[in-house]
Amino acid sequence: MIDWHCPRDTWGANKDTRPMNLFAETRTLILSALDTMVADGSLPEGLSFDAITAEPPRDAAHGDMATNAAMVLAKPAGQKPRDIAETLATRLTQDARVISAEVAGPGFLNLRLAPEVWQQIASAVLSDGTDFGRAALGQGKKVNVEYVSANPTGPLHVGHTRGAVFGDALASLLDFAGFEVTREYYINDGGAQVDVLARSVYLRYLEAHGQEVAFPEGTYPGDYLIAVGEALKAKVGDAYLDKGEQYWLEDVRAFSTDAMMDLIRSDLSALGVEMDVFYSEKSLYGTGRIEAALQDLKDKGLIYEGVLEPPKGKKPEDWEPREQTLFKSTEHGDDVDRPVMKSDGGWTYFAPDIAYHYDKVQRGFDMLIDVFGADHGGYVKRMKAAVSALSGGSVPLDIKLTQLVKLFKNGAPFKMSKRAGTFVTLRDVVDQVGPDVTRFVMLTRKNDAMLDFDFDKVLEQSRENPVFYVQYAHARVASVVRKAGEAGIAADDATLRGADLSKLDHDAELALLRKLAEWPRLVETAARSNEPHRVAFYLYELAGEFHGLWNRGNDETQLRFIQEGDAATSQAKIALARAVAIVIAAGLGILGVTPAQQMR
RNA sequence: GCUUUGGUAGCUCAGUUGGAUAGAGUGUCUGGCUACGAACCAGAAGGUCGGGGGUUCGAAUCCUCCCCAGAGCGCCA
Repeated sequence: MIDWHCPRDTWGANKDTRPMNLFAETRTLILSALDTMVADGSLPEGLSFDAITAEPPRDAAHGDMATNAAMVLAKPAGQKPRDIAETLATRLTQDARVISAEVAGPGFLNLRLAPEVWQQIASAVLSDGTDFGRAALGQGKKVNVEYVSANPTGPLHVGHTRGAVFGDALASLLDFAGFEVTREYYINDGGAQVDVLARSVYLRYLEAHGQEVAFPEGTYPGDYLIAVGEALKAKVGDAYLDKGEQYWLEDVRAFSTDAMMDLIRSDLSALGVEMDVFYSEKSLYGTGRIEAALQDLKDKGLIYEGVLEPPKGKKPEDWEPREQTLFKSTEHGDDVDRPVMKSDGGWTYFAPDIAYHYDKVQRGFDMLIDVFGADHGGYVKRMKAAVSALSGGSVPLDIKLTQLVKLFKNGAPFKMSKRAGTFVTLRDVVDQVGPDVTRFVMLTRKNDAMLDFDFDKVLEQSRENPVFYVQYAHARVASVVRKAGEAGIAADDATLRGADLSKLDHDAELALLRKLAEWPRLVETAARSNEPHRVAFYLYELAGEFHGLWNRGNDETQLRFIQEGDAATSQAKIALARAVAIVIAAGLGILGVTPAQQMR
């Protein structure tokens, strides 16, 4: 577990900067009030304040902020929760920014904050721009996010797409939260599958020379290799014709994997994903790096020769007890020990993976994240065990699994099949719906829940489609700014920064400001749990608040953003609208989606 | 059999890491455009949070045992 300290600065000590995270600051205010209560004896010493929270109450009618302090402290302090709450309430109301503090329910303390506190949010957003909400949570710690890592044997398909979008958004989120992020792709170019690739390309090469070829079981018959076969012909001519594998396999393998990685890179690029590092599995072989990683484990007494028990209940028919070199992963939380060497003396696939993660640890990352498809779920425990052992428990590894994507067309499920030609690639999806829609939709579900992707619904323009709904809100703000210009009201951000925000005193406007104030807090909770989908849901809610306020302008003209003949009021209201657009742009930026200036 | 991820409104899903009367969209019902997009908004109805037990001031959330579904389970990566 990582120790996530929040710097304990106080409201007073934070005067130089505008309030960034109101919830954190309110909590700090509460804690310092509690400190004074300890100092004057109304609370005993030595209490832990860790469990005390300051959160928006679920029901807005309860107030702006709620704290559970009194209930958390009641038992250890040996006092009644409501008594503690009453005392705390009188302390807190001494601060000018706290208008009222009411005790409710079993001991909740509901605070109401002065309108200025909320109005400042808009001003902070306008000053900081899309950096508003950037958090110090990461404290510059180095984190490595590994994702996609598809075998270099073909184009990326929909399953990879979800992993790519998720990993990329997660990386951006962590960056926004103050981590130093490395985006990394592990190329599985060391195993038998790249030999299969090479043989398949060789067949296409023969075909390019006019030969009739058949693709036997265990080769890749996909059309995408035709061009690679031709490129090989262009490169080597007829040099490999009528030659045995020993003459060409190595070269063709390297040539083919390079070609596949070019393909994959361009697929990723179409989605807007740019990796920092492509790490080759092959580079681990013959360089002593696998041996070094395993030696490290051996030095820790975690490598031994042994025989595994067959899995209970589902015994493979050809099961034979075998002595293998095993990693004692059970000492680090796994269920059974795992083989690192095959009985024929070759490495299992696990061995280079250990070496790869050993390398990540040695590169000095403070934290590792792997994004796997759900079909690799069985791999989680052993990988965590390996990193735990290799780093002596000092480097946490979080593994996020992305569940399957179920495809729909016209509301009907749509099966992928290579043979039937309905194999859906990343490129197919991006070409049909665009990278922005693809990315947003892929993030409208938790990573560990299955995702329905309907080619028709994602392009629909309605509230049912969150992509559209959020973009629409952003476009509406752009529209307001345009219209303001036409009405002769200056509405550039620099002017808006000087607007008199005290004019934003309507409940509906304050409600929107409150929603904006949640953004920094949301960034932190999303980053803490490595869950970028929270950003997508927040943006949807923020857009909903905005559309609501907009429509109230139909009946209540004083809520319209542009007030004819009143530049000062208009500017205050447009400042609010711009703040919404900025936060939407920042959120979409994390998701890798371009904000729309107008709807088509 | 074991591991792992899910099970929340008719349907599709959130749920701020243990907080107050569990929320959205969609569907059903009702209402709203003489403003920059009604491509929108407001309201109503709809729940044994898969089931039982436990932990405590307090549980959809934590522990435990069951039920159902997906993914995986030594020499493929």
